[in-house]
Amino acid sequence: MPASDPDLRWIRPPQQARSQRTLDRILDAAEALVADKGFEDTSVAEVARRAGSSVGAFYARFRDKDGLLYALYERYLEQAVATADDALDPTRWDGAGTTDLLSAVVHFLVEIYREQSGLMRAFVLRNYTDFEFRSRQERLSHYVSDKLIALLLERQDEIRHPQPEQAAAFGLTMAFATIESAILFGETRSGALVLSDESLADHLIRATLAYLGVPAPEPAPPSAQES
Amino acid sequence: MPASDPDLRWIRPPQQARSQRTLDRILDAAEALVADKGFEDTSVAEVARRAGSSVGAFYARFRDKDGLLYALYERYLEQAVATADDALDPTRWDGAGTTDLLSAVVHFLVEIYREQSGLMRAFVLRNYTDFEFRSRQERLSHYVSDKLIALLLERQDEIRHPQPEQAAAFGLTMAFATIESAILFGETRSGALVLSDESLADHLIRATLAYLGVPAPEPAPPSAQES
DNA sequence: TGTACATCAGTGAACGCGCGTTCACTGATGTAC
DNA sequence: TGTACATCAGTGAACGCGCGTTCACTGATGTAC
Repeated sequence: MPASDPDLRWIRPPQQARSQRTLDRILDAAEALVADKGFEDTSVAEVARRAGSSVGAFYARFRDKDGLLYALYERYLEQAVATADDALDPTRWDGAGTTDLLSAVVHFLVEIYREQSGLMRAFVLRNYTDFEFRSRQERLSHYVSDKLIALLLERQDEIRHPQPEQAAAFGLTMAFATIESAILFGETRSGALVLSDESLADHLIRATLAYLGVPAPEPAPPSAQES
Repeated sequence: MPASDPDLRWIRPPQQARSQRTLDRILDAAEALVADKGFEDTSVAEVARRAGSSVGAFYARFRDKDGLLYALYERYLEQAVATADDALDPTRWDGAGTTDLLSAVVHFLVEIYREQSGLMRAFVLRNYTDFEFRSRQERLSHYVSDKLIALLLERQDEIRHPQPEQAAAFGLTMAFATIESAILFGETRSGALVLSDESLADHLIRATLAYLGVPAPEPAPPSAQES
């Protein structure tokens, strides 16, 4: 999934700088509204109004209302891929142990999910019914997961689980699912536990490390050496 | 959450056996349609037609379309609570070890979620926006989780995790979240892993046992004694 | 530099469709005497 | 046992609202000569 087609396929390309600005305003307005109220509850007229534009201008750029969601998703995917490329670059983690790596990743994911929860929820909702959406979503998931698994497997010597690759894959599945459920769907399944984002992250890190069979961490020395 | 108010509060109570039957047919038809297509995409006219009834008869029983979803949820909750009471009765698990217990519970949950995925998805979707729904959902979650945690804590001696209660609670959170994400939202986050229900359950059981710190299971002797 | 023309961009009222909801009416059931 | 009346149950066409989409029109931008 390298930088992918740079054109936003769901948009009729603007010919003038003026209309490009209008398009940007529409996308920004739509993103805010969708994040706040979901896609269904956001009307085209509302988007146009918030963008300081008009319904007609909207339809000059988008085939229909769905085109808007697709376009938002394209923007989101590009950001997500760029972020993953940057954050999960192996050289960035040279010398970091599994615990450090996982801790950073989980904290980062929790933060991202929290910040983007509205948009992400809207996207996830489309996944049931919309195969186009789902396949893109899965491509992103695989892209991110593969990078993460690779990083974990570079640290195989710390992982006692007999099948490190499967364990890494399933551990990530659980971690993503738990974050998604806790933050996007706001469910506090755990008995009387009400989890802050902080303690969610902490529990999740410990659980994943335990599952992978990473030796219990004594606080790591400030400048850890590679083993 | 003991058997709770037996009356379905979202329904105008029928006065005759005839209308009770109509009501049942409407609920059954609605359940099938909602499970198949979701609540939004199911029209009142469609429900009435499938029930061999009419739109007017529908509105004689329900205040509005939402009343239908609430009524379906009531029915679902009653079943769920009864099932939990039955399946998680401590005497039923006398002599069973943590591994047996967890294995049975996870397999059962995966099965239930798979069977009821359509309905559950419809309910989960309401949770974002509808506080009435959410609080009931959380009551059910707590009810089930508390029973499960109690069962696990009866087997504390098998649990090496330093804080068994917190571990049990969070382990269940992860397990529910993973099942929900995998089955209701059909997401296959784990690298190239495509999980069957069977292997989902297996991985989940192993992960949860590892997290709890339950000693690796050699196949349990057929008639295990309580320790 | 100016004028004519083509194309792009934008406006917002009007249209139309789907679907939830109502309502006037018919038939069924139950009760009083 | 029969009749009158009240209430319950059911019917489906008609209504109305929200909202996505269209369209006739105005204004802005770019280009040719």
